[in-house]
Amino acid sequence: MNVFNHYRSEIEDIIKELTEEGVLQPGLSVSRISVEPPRDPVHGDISTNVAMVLAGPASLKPSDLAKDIAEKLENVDGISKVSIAGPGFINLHIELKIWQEQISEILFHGLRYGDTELGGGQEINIEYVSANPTGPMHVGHARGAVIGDVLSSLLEKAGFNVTREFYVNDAGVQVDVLARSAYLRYRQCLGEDIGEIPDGLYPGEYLVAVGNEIVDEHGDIFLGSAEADWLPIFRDIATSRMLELIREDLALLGIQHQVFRSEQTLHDHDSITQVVSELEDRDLVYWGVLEPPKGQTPDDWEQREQYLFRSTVFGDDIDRPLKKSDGTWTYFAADIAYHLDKFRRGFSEMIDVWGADHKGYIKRLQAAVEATTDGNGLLDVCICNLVNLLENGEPIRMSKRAGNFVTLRDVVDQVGKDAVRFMMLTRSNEAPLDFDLKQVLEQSRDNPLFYVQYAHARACSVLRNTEIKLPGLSVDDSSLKKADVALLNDAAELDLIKLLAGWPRLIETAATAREPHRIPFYLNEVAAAFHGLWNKGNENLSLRFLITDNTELSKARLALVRAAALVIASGLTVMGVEPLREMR
RNA sequence: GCACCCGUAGCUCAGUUGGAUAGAGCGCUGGCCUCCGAAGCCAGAGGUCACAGGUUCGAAUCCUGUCGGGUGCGCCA
Repeated sequence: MNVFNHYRSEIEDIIKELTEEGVLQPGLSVSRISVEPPRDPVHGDISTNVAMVLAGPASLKPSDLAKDIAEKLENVDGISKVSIAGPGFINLHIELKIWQEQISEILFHGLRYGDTELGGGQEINIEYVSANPTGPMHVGHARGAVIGDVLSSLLEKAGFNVTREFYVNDAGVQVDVLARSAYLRYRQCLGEDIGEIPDGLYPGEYLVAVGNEIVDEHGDIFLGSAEADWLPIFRDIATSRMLELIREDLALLGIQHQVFRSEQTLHDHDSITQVVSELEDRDLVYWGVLEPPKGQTPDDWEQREQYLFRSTVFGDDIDRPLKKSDGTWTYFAADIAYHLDKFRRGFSEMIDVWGADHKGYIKRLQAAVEATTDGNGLLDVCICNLVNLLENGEPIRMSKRAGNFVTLRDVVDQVGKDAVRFMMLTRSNEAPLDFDLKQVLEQSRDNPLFYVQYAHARACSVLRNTEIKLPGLSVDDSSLKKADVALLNDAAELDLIKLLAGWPRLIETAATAREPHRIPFYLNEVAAAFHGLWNKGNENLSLRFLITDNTELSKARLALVRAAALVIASGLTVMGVEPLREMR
């Protein structure tokens, strides 16, 4: 049971009663009513603004309405005290019993504690990573990969039916460049001295294997033949090898997509032509001339007619071109077809995870989705800002040209997948993030991953120690579930319980806001509360978890310790990070 | 020039979609190990939420404007 949702529905019942009694008029919206923990705990356990929200439309004074509602709340099960404060807040104190029972609730559900029905099984497509298949992944890709993956898990926990998707950009000039780069390696493989890799081609060593493979398979038959003859073959082989490379890199991070969708297939199947003709039918495309951007006219600007989509109709700043000067489709045109394809596969809700450099692209694609789906498709874009890679506070300089950019594989090898995954979520996704390769390995308060893991490990440590200190007391979940949780009545214990009981609510708010970074922030709070409680036992022996001459009390406290470990583990699981049982 | 993001403690950042006296870490000052893991904890100092208006019972949050910073701006992906 989510305590806050429970009392929200009690409050909604009271609104109904008051409506029947004629105090409130029918049809008032309850959407702006909050039922949440107050910022300051002296105000109670739950605070609601219901009287202030409904008083206006009912032309009542908030304090009068609050009195009516408060009277009825006093009779509700589990509420020990109701008070009216400030401009009309209603503050509720909840009986200790209700909180204490949350411990049993957590032990009962285990890692699934926090699962909610918010999404109601709604299908949702989350597209993330979508790196060009032209080489291995570098650290810059890691943030979007982690955010997309954890957002997926978060929404799954919140009751959505998530499909994780990867859009393969295997069309366009960059894959031709890849093919030519592979061709060079092919010639090298056949004994030719290719010298320096020319500017504009991919210099990476990883293409040597592709050259080798083509030699093994086809011998020297492409030597000296025209580019048009070998290019498609090299392109196909190279892109599929690069895609394999990327999938291996993703696997290192524990990421697996269910669907890979190729851009090239959209071209091959005339999907783009089809979408554009649908837009034509709606009079949403035309031939026209765009003005150059003011204050920044590019040197090579050439005024000419273009084939444009009327994205301004849907709130974009200018209309957007669908064709390049050579007559082929733009990336945008393909993307329109791709998103309509997603919609027609049953996803009216889509989330794309992009890098910050694509921010300017949001409006046009949302416009396109709205246009092609007649407003039935909904595209949300989650923007990931840059990652500054540091070592001991010093920036690590990367340059693609020199080929010394840090690959994702390097970083995972150095610090491990869990450190990468956790650290990528320690800032809100729109904010730039410093990622220090040394700091994530530190065992100190500075390192949030350590701090959270340490709390989990300490909890496990207490449970292990029980065997020595209190032999015969079993600590498996089904035994702890029977503990007398009413014995947990120290203020610090109750604070921790209330925090743990907020996990389902956190899932709901984080899922609604689509902000996975709230999970590590929350886990940090849980860890702090747990470390604090632990240290109280150092100052006051009667507050230790294990009291050798009081089995019942020990058992109750162990239930709390186990519950804390479960909530931390539950959060780490959503993040794809493995909870540690010990730190040594 | 236009669009989007940002401006919160000395530093790095949260802030529950509009709630009550704005929070955390680092750093600084002082305290806590005969004791379940001190790799930790507790306490203190530190603020005109960039600025000015507006919306309302109520604004760090929403609107307008100003200042300052970042990113992007036809045909690349």
